[in-house]
Amino acid sequence: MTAAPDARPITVALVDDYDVVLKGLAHLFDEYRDRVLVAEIDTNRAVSDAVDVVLYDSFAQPESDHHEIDELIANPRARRVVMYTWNFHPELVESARQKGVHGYLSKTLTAPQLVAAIEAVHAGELVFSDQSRRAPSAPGLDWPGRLHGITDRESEILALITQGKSNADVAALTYLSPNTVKSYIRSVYRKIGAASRTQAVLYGVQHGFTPDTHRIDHWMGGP
Amino acid sequence: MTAAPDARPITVALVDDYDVVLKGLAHLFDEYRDRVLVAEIDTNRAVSDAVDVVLYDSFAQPESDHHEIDELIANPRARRVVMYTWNFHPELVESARQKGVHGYLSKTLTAPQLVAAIEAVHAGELVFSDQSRRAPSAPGLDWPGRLHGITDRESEILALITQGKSNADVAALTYLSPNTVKSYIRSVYRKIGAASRTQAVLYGVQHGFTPDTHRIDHWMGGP
DNA sequence: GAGTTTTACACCCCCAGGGGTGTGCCGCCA
DNA sequence: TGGCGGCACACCCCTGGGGGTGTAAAACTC
Repeated sequence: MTAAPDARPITVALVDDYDVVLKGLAHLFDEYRDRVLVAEIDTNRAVSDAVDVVLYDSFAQPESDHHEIDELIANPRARRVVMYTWNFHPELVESARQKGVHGYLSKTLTAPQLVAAIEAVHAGELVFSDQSRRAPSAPGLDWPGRLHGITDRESEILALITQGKSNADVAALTYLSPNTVKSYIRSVYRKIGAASRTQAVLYGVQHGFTPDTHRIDHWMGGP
Repeated sequence: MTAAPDARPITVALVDDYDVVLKGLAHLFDEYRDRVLVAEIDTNRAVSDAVDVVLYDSFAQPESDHHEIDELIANPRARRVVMYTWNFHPELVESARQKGVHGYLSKTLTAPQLVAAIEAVHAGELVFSDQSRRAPSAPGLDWPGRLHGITDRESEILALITQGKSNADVAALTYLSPNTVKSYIRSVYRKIGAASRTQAVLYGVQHGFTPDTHRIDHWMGGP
């Protein structure tokens, strides 16, 4: 299990709405290009290449039922679909399982662990990370505002607010309590110097917290 | 007084933060290029050409004391400074007078009236429009959202909100009652389909309600 | 003339949001 | 070990903002 079942690296497409998130994730595979190759990066675009595995990052997804998973499962170019997320709420895990995902992986996995999990999925296994409580994201991952000292969780909250979501919406989407959302809002406001939601949203618009819409083919000379 | 005192057209610079506002204003002079020539259009930029008259449009200015007037008066390249506005609140008129403006003109003036007023200012007169109550803007003027059915007043309110101002701030800046501001907010939300302030701000960001920052020289072949 | 729209404003009601306080757990570091 | 930061959450208090109702005057349209 330490090498791919065949000699060709596994091709993956990375899917999410935030450029910086996907680029950080893509870089996780830099040292594993003999085993896993990033063929495509899609922000808000359908997967266009035929790939072995689609890795779908759930950062700041605006729909809680993840209808985008349905689309990825139905896409003939996506051989295997894997969810990549912090969120292990039982409803979500079960829903994804029933939609037919081949893997449900934690963003806390280190790069080698992630590569191994992708290989297992590619080999036909169903791989569900065990995750009982929130832990730090794997080193190397990225998210909007990270360089400004904004944590990954705060970043997701601010991204959802910048999409126009109310606190109640954000709570429902993240499976957090409304009180928790308020706490995150307070802490991120302090970090960006916002005195109101509008100011926070304007900051978000100007600093990469709005969804992107483009595709990157041939990431670092990939196929 | 129907022709300029000398044979050279009066050169004017137009100053405001909103591109579409200034372009609409510039077009007012299209048929009067023998008398008034637009030499420069500045959004958030200092006047760089030597001009006869600077026409300073007050649309959605974020500071009520108009410190920008001080800068224009002090600018040696601006021979005469004229305020162009809907707002005839006595405090504002008096403040501008004391700062040394050479004219305080209403946006309700028709193009010929405006040209005549500019000529009078150029000739050395102090020209203050008489304006007791709000009337419709002159035909030909423009503002963000006009094509979407948003009135000039609604447009200014939404522009200020999109700058991150609270209702109280907006009321102070526009010399309106907070109740009036709320009424405008309600009506503009209906027109743009916004259910919250954040949604309205996101609309504003995407539809030209944020301040611009550039200069246009040689408007339509001008000097 | 009647109806509509726009400007300007009042008042009632209420909740979404944000200020504050605090708890508990975990991981990390000096 | 103590302190700090992050995640997750509770509760209190209050106001900014937005839903609603209405008035008045002027301009515009059919």
